[in-house]
Amino acid sequence: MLRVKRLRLESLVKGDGEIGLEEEEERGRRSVERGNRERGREERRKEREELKEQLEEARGRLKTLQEKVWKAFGERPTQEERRSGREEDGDGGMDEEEEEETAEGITEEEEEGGEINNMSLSFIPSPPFYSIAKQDQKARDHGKQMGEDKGNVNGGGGVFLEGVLERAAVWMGCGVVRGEWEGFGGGGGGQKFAQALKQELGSAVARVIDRVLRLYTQNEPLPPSIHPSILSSRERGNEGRGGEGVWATPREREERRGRGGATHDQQPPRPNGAPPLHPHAFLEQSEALPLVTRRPDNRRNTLLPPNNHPNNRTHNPLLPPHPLPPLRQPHPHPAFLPPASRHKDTSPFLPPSSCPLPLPLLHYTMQQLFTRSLSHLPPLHKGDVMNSDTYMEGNPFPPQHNPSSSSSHLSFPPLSLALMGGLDRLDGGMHHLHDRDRERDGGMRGGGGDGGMDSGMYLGPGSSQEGLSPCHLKKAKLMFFYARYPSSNTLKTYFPDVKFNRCVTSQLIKWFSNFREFFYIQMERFARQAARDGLPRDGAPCLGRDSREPPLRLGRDTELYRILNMHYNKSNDYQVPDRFVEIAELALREFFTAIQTGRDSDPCWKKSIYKMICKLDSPVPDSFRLPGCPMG
DNA sequence: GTGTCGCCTG
DNA sequence: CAGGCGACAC
Repeated sequence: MLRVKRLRLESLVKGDGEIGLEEEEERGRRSVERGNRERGREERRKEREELKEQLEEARGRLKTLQEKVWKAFGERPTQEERRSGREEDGDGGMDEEEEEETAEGITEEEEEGGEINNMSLSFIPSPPFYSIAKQDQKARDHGKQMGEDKGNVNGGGGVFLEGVLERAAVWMGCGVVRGEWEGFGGGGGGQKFAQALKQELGSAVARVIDRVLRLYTQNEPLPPSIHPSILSSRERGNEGRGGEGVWATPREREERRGRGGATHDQQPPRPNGAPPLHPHAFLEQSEALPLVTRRPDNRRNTLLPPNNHPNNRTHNPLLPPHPLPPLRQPHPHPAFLPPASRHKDTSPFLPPSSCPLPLPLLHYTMQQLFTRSLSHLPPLHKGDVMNSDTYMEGNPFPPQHNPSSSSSHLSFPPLSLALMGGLDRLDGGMHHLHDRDRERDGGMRGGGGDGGMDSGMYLGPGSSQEGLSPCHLKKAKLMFFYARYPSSNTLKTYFPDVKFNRCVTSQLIKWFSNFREFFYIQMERFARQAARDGLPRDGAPCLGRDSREPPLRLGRDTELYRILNMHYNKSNDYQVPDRFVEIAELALREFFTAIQTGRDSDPCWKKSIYKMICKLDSPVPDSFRLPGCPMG
C-alpha cells in the first residue's frame, strides 16, 4: 500500500510539474519557468531535509520511549512488536498538536475524495496503515514524498489475534472511536469502527477454527467446504463488505436491523424432501411427523384406537414394528427395532457422566456451521468419534462406538463452548443458547430430535453448561407431562446441570410455550373433529375404544394419545402419567364444549381453557431434579 | 424497561 | 422448533 501511495504521490508531484510545463510552453515562458523550477527544487530539497531531521528526532524519542517500555516489561519485543510499538506511540504518545495534525490530514484526504475513508471502509487497515497515512500526509502537506523509511513497510501479516488488536488499535489511533469521525464529515464513526472490529473478530474466529481443526486433523488438509467457503471467506475479500456472514446470529441480525426492520437472510432450513443423510434422519422424519398430518383431517373415528384405523396399522410406534412400504423403509435400521434395542448403544437417559461429548444447542448458524464443517472432516483419530453422519443428525456416537473409551474427543467440547462464548461476547449479548447461549430448528435437526439424538449431549459430571442440549429438550418435554406452565424457579430446580442466564431461561420458557401451543392445537383439532364427526344423536360422542367408555375419553390407544406421546415422549421411554391423560381429556372436553356451544366465536374463547389448564400443573417428580433425563 | 404470554409465520 | 410481534403485567 505504501508503494501505491508513493506512486500516486510521485505521479502527483510529477504531474503537477508536467502540467505547469505544458502551460508555460503554450505561453512561451520556458526560461522563466525553468528558473522557477530550479528554485522550487531547491526549496523542496530543503524541506525534505528538514522533514528528515524531524523524522530522525521523532525516531530518537520513540526509541528512547521504547527502551523504557522494554525495561519496564523486562524483555525486548520481537520485530513485529517493535513496529506495533511504533504505531502505539503514534497513538498514545503523540501530543495534541500532532493528533490534530493527523485529524486534519484525514480531513483533507476526505475532502480530496475520501481516499482514506474509502480505503478504511473497503478493507481493514493493516497495522502500518496509520503510520503510512500519517507520513504520507506529512509528505503531502509539504508537497513532497517521504522517500524513505521502508522499514515501516509491513505486509500486515502477523498472528491473527495480534492482528486484530493491532488493527483495532489503528482504528483507535485514527480517532474514529472517539467520535472524531463526525468532525471529518463521515458520521457514524463508532459504528464503522464497531463493524470493522466485528468483522476482524469474526475473521479471527474463523481462523481460530481453521487452526484448531487443522490441529485436530493432524495437519490433514481441510476440505474445501471448511477452508475456502466458510472459514476463510472473509480473508478472500469479504472484509470490507460489512455484510452478514456465517457468523451472523438471529439476535445479531435482530439488533442490527432494529425493531421493525427487514431481514432477508433467514436461516436456510433443510430443504423439504431432501433425502435423509443418515438412518437417524429417517427415523427422525418418520417419527416426528404426526400421522394425522399425512391424511385428510375430516375422517371419522378420529380418536378410534390405532388398531382400528386403516392408516395407523403400519405407523403406530406403540405397536410392534411392522414392515413398512418400500418407500418408507429404505434402510434396515435400529429405528424400527423395539425401543430397548434401539437405544442399546445410545441410551437417551444416560447421565451426563456417560455422555462425554457434549453438543450444546448452538444457535442455528453456529450449529450448522459446525455440522457442515465437521461432517466433512475425517475422524479426529482413526476409530474415534465424529462420524459425520451421526454428527449431522445429532447423535455423536455411532452404535458401534463406545465413546467412553475415547480420549481425543474430550478436548473438543471446550472448543464449541468457547466459540459460543466468544461469539456471544462478540455480539455483545445477543441471542444465545444459541448465540450467547442460544442459540435452532436446525439446531434441533442437527442436534436433537428426540429419536436417537438425545444421547451424549451433556457435559461431564458436576459440570454445567450455558446452552441447552437436545437432552434438555427431551427432559423439558417430559416435564410438560407434569407442568404446563413451569416457573423460572421450577426450571432452575429441575435443570441443575444448566447454567442459567436470561437467555437460557427464556429458551426454556419458549420451549414450554411451544409445547403448550402444540398441545392446544391438538386438543382443538380433535375437539373440532369430534364435534363435526363424532356426535351421536343421543348426546356425547363415543370416541374412545368403544361405546362403553365415557365420551371424549383419551384412552392410551387413541390417536390423540399417540400423537401427544409421540411429541413429548418420542422415544417412548417414559410412561405418560395418568394425570396428564386426565388433563388432556379435560382440555379436550373443554374445547369440545366450547365448540359445541358456539363459544369459539369469541376471539378470546380459548383464554378460559388456558386458565384452567394453567391451574392443573402437578409437582414434578424428584427424579427430574437429577441431571440427565429421568427414567420413566 | 423487563418478562411472559399467545399468535403467527417459516 | 425458532423468531418476530403485540399485548399485558409488574
